[in-house]
Amino acid sequence: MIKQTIQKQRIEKELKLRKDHPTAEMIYESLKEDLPSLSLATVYRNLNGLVKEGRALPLKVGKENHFDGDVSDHQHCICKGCGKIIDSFNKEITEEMMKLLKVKGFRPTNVIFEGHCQECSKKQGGKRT
Amino acid sequence: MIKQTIQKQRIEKELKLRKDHPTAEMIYESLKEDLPSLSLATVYRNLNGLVKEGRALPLKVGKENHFDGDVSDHQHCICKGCGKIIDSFNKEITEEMMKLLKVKGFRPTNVIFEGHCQECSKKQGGKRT
DNA sequence: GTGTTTGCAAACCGTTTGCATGTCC
DNA sequence: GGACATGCAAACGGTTTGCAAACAC
Repeated sequence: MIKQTIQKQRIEKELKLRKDHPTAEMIYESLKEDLPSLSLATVYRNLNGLVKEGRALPLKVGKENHFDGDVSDHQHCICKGCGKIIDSFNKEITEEMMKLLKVKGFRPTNVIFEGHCQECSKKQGGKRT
Repeated sequence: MIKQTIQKQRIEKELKLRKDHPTAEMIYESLKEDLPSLSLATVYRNLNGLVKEGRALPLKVGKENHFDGDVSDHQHCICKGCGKIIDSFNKEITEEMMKLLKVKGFRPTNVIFEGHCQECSKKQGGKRT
């Protein structure tokens, strides 16, 4: 049986409020002032729990794991230069992707675009150095 | 000035030959019998070098980093259940996605589909438990 | 010969885990 | 009261790094 705790509630609330796809560390830092006894391990455990329940989405960027509290249908653009995660809300993409992707038996649930954001594109003039 | 070494050559050759998107560890294990003195650190250094030169593509799956020696235009399907990486060669997808994706200034270079492979879909009957 | 690369081992860093304590129902 | 969650610190696992020795050019 799953029990409600202040930690659990605040962690989920913080994740849903933020739109910056935070890491466990970021959530921990935000909540620490209100919940000084909070442990980073608790943040990890709860975020992993939310993912397991389908109430959060993990996003690997570099060696860090970010989380998205919005599990509605949308896409993510991840910048290879700076690691920034940008949301894209475009149902057409999901529809097209389902239509075009023909990998035997594979059921896609979300799409990720890797590339370079505006700032990083400028920096390197578009080339991959 | 970049120098040629047996290690460098064999690592790149191994990566290009394999179609299973190996990790550094996997490449290390394959080459160790021929190059007994090979160090895992050397494999990492060279794979990272290839990525930097644009001659290999990194693919994060779970906590492991896989590498693709094929940097031509294609997509990857990653199974959230078992971590399997499946290639998809479909230029239409790239074209459509580029057309549909409208994120200010973002230049996509590759597309990743997350989801469940045939076997994992069966196991869980399609639901996310 | 000189500057790059290797091998080794230690350091790193994000994440997970074991365990005693505390808390929710 | 009993199961579950938390906090702490230690363990973990993949990756990176510092350094001396080996090697390519």
